Amino acid sequence: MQDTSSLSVKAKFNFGAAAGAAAGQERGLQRLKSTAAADMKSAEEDAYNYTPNVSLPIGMGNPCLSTQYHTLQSSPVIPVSSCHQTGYSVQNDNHAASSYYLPQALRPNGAPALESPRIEITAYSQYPEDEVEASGREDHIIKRGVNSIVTLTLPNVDGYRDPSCLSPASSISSRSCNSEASSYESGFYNYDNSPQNSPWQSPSVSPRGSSSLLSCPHAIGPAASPHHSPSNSPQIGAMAEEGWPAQPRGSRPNSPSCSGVGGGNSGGIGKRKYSFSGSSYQQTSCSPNQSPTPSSHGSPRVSVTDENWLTNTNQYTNLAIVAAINALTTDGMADMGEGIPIKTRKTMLDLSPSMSLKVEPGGEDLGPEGELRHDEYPSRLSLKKENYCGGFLDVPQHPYSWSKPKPYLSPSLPALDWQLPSCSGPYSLQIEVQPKSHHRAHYETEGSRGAVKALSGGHPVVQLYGYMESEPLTLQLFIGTADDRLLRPHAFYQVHRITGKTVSTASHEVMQSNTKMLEIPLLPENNMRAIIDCAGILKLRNSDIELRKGETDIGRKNTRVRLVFRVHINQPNGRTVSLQVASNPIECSQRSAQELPLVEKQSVESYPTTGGKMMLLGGLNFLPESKVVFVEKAQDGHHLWETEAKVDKDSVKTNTLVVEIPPYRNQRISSPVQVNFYVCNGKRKRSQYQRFTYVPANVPIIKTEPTDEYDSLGSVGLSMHSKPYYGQPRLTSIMPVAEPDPCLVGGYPPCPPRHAAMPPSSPSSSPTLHDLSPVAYNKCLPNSPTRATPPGTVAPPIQETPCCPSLPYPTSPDHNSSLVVLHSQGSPGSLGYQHSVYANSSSSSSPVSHPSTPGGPAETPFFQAYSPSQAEASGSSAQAAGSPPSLLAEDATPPSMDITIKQEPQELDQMYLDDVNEIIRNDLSSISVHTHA
DNA sequence: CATCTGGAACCAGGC
DNA sequence: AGGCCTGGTTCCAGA
Repeated sequence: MQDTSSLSVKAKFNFGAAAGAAAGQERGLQRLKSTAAADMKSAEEDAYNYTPNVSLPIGMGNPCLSTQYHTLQSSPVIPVSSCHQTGYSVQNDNHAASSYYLPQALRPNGAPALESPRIEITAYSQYPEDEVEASGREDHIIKRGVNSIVTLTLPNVDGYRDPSCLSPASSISSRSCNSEASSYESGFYNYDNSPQNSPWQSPSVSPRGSSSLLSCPHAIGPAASPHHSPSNSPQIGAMAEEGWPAQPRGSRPNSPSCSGVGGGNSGGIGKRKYSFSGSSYQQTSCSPNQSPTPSSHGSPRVSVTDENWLTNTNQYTNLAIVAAINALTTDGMADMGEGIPIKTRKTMLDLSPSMSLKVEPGGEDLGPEGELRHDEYPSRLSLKKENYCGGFLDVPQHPYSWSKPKPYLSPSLPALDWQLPSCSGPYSLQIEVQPKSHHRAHYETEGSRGAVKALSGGHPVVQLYGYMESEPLTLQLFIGTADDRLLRPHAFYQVHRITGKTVSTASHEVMQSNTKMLEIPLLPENNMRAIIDCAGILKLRNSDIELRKGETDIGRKNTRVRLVFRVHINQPNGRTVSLQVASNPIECSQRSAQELPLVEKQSVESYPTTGGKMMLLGGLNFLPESKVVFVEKAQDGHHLWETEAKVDKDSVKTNTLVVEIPPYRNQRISSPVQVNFYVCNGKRKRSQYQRFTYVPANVPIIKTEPTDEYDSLGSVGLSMHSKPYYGQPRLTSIMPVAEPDPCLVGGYPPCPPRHAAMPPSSPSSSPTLHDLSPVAYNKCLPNSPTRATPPGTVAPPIQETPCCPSLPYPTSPDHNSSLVVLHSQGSPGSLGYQHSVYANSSSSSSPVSHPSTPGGPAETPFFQAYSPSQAEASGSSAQAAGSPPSLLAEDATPPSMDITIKQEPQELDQMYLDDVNEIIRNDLSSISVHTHA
């Protein structure tokens, strides 16, 4: 059936013959995916099963680092972030894509991480010309400079999201989309003008997600892309196997997606009337793909599958390039002038119509980017490109050279899948008011469901602290994942620009790597504070996205997202500091929001192994029949212990639940043991994992304090620690500790010091996403008024999982890293994960690189720095941890406790982990599939 | 009248 | 093979 429908759809759209061909493939893909999905589910279902370890390939490398500082400078060079040099040059050969990787080398030590990393993009040429040309022509702009030519590919390739994302979706409700121009309504800036504004400014180009992934040499093989994590990984493998560029193209052809899209939809439901949206995605993908190089966008998410990969990369490249160009121009770098191929422009323009995109593949690709700013960019692009070339040529080719270079180019700003810190030096980007934990996303077939709101009824608020300049900056917002893997753009959701009477904040839509972003002005006159009342969330049909070439993630049950905010600050020295903060997870599924229990707060975070104390849980969807299960898992993910806690059924309310802390399996522990618990309303209705720490019964001391507090609190009513549900991070007050870390890590001036200065830390921070939150908080917090406690952090619980990391972060030094590290302690499983994470993040690209460490997480610097606190925390922390700022703010739950500390990292959500695992599995499956295909 | 929302029907897949 | 369960996607209708 689906097939049929799909076909029909295609016909409608005129995809063309290609589409037809693709269709078959798509089908296959779909099937596969579906299968995979199914598998995943099962996995998910077993909460237990999840294996944290799964370590995805993540190695991101230090994206963060690099990211943070970009050197804009005139030099054409674009720092690719972390990856140090290497990468790009190598690329040249086609591999452009491959390029991204840079090896681990990256940074690890490397020097100033930030700086060093830069990679220059040069060689776009790298891309195989073929690709370039092929796709290139119209879709992509390819620039080849002489040497390094930058090829801009149009985004077409990606298709999926992009196109659709762009306008279509947005347009629907918001409409704004198209008008990019609309861009700032306020007109604050023009990208061009203000360097800052545009992220792009910074020359640095980071390879987008992919890059990061790729970056690592190790990664190469399969791993290569680790980070992507999620998807990536699998893909990666595929990629490796196939051989990038070339194949991709070839394979790409399939691009089932194109057709697939439509088909997919069909599959879903007869109802769907539109296919277009979906189609758009597909389309893009399709055609683009074909072109070898398609767009780089692929983005991080990545999954790169063969084709996709390439495509993606290209997209990235393109975007990156564009960005870079912009940046350059802005920065004053040079002008690029022409850089962009006229064709491209045209196409883009043409494409602009959202719909159109869909129709024609080629066009579509462009679409996204095109949308971005046709107006301005074109000329610039071209110019820039040229410049780049020149500048970049130099780029050192590293030894790393991958055997297989990957085409990835990194464009200017850090890839969206890079993990960036929320604080750096004096700057701290914080989420003052967290979004509600639930926000029903709208489909393209529906009208807008409004902007994301805060618990308080208002809207999320983001503020940049420490910025004293008079120039306004641009705050970027995109929808990121909320699983335990590294933060990256969510493949199934796009930010949707909301306009109207009720919207007070100007915004502008921009596409970057298939990911739609809203750019919101951060004005000095507003204290660099922005009320996010212009951001809605658009749900893309799973079938559309999954068909994409490179997409490895599955949409089913992948309904949690985070708002990811980024700001790029140009500094006098020419560098650009990029900060990122992610909100607490937001459940976007109507069903999930209504059925899944959600634990937002817990009155007790830690307690002696004897148990027996009553713990109050605050959250949503609790039922009389709800069960609370405590679980302890080994690092490898297998269950060490599981027990059902006694629930006071008489006191169960939809938003509160009282449970008796069960005695731990081992009453003789000598050190705190972190476990997880979740609320279960039924078979597949479980909350995210929540952390809980058992402390030695004998050692009341530690706990005592906390305990007491808790107790009092708990009993009363609760002073619960809000945890983000997902496990969020707890914020522990660790601040102090944390802060330092960041600094340490980064090498840069982390926030810590400033913290004090800085305002409230934001909780959310999570710069990196993961975990950070807590740490982040601390770090930054100081200022934040709001949160005395942890700010709201948001934290991404999930992330926490990562615990271990220790790593060092190469990544961003700042909090993030630190945070991460801390967390690492947490759960075992997580550790592995974290590692990967770090690696990834840290090394920007080198995904793999660090992974090795994973195991030893704790120790990392982190620990060192933090450990003390941790210890403390352990006791108290548990408690403290809970409260995330965000909660506070919104919920008003008093963060009463300020506990500090705790590092408990783990928060993992197993759920997420599970999900992730599943996803991974799926990805793998899909990958394999793709590969085969 | 258009938008925002909440609720639920309709379907496809899995089990 | 049929029924039930899950969830995603599309529709409806009230505010």
